[in-house]
Amino acid sequence: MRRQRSTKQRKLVYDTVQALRDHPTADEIYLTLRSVEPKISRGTVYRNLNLLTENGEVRHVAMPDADRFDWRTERHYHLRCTQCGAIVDAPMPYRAELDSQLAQDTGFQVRRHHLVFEGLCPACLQQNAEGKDQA
Amino acid sequence: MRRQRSTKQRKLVYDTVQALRDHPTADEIYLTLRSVEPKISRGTVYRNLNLLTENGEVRHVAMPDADRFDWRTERHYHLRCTQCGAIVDAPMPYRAELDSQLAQDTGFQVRRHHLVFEGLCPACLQQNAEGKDQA
DNA sequence: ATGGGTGCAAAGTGTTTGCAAGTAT
DNA sequence: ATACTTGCAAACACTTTGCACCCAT
Repeated sequence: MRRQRSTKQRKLVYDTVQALRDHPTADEIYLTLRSVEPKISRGTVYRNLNLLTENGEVRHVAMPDADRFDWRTERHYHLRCTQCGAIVDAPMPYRAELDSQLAQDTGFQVRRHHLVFEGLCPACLQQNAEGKDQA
Repeated sequence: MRRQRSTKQRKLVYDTVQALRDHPTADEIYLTLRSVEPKISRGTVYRNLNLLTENGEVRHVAMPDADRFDWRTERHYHLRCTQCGAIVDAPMPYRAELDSQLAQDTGFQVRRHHLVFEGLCPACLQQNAEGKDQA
C-alpha cells in the first residue's frame, strides 16, 4: 500500500494556502512559493494541491478562470466580483436541506452542492460611479 | 455600430443546442453539426456559441470538464452525476431572494448565482449496487 | 461594396504526466 | 533499500485568435 510522505514542498504548499486566504490559484501559490523555495516546480505545486484536497486539508474551489484553493475546509458559498475577479466567502450558512430535498425529488444520491454568487464588489461599484462622474 | 448577420452556421449552432437538450459541450455540438455541415470548423462553433450566449439565445453552463450550453435560457439549477457526468436540470425554483439577501449583507451588487448539485444518478447507483453483488 | 463571418491552423491557458534523479522512511 | 516525490519539460484538453477568403446585407 502507498503511504504519503511529509515533504518540505508539501508543507510549503499547505502553509501558503493557509497564509493566502483570498482563494489563490495554483499559479499564484506557485509564484508566492518561489520566493521561498526558488527551485519548486509548478508540477509539484499542482500535485500537492491535489493531494491536499484529497486529504481534505485544503478545499478546491472551481472558478471560471481557474481552479482555486481555500484554507477553509467546511462547506461554504462564494461571492465573485465579475469586474475585478475578487472572490470572498459568502456570509450565508450551507443549506444541507437542499441536498436532501433534491435527493427526494430526483432519486439522485446528492452529496453536496456548490453555490457561487456573481456581482460587483463595493470597490468596483465605487470606482464605476467615479468613472461615470468624469465621463 | 456593428450589426450581426444571420448565417447558416449560426442558425445550425442554435438549432443544435435546441435539439441536444442534455447540456452538450462545444465539441459535442461541433461533432453533431459536422454530419450536417462537414466543413464547419470548431472555431465557428465556439464563436457562435459565445455570440448566442451574449444574445441570450442560449445559456452557458460552466462545468468542471468544459463549458456546456443549455437551450433553457431562464435561470435554473443543475444536478451533475460525478460518476457518469450526466447533467440534468434540478427541479427547484431559482431563489432570487438569496441574491438580494446577500447584497444587503455584503454591499455587493449581486446579479445572480449559480448552483450545482453533485451526486450519483439513479442509473449509476443501480449499476454500483449490481457491481457490489458480483464482487 | 462593405465589413461581419468562416475555415484553417497556430497560439493560448490551465493542468497533467513521463522520466530520471532525489529523499523520507 | 524502497518507493514516494521532485524538477523539468513535454503533453494535454479546451478555447481563442490571426488571416485570407467568402458572403449577407
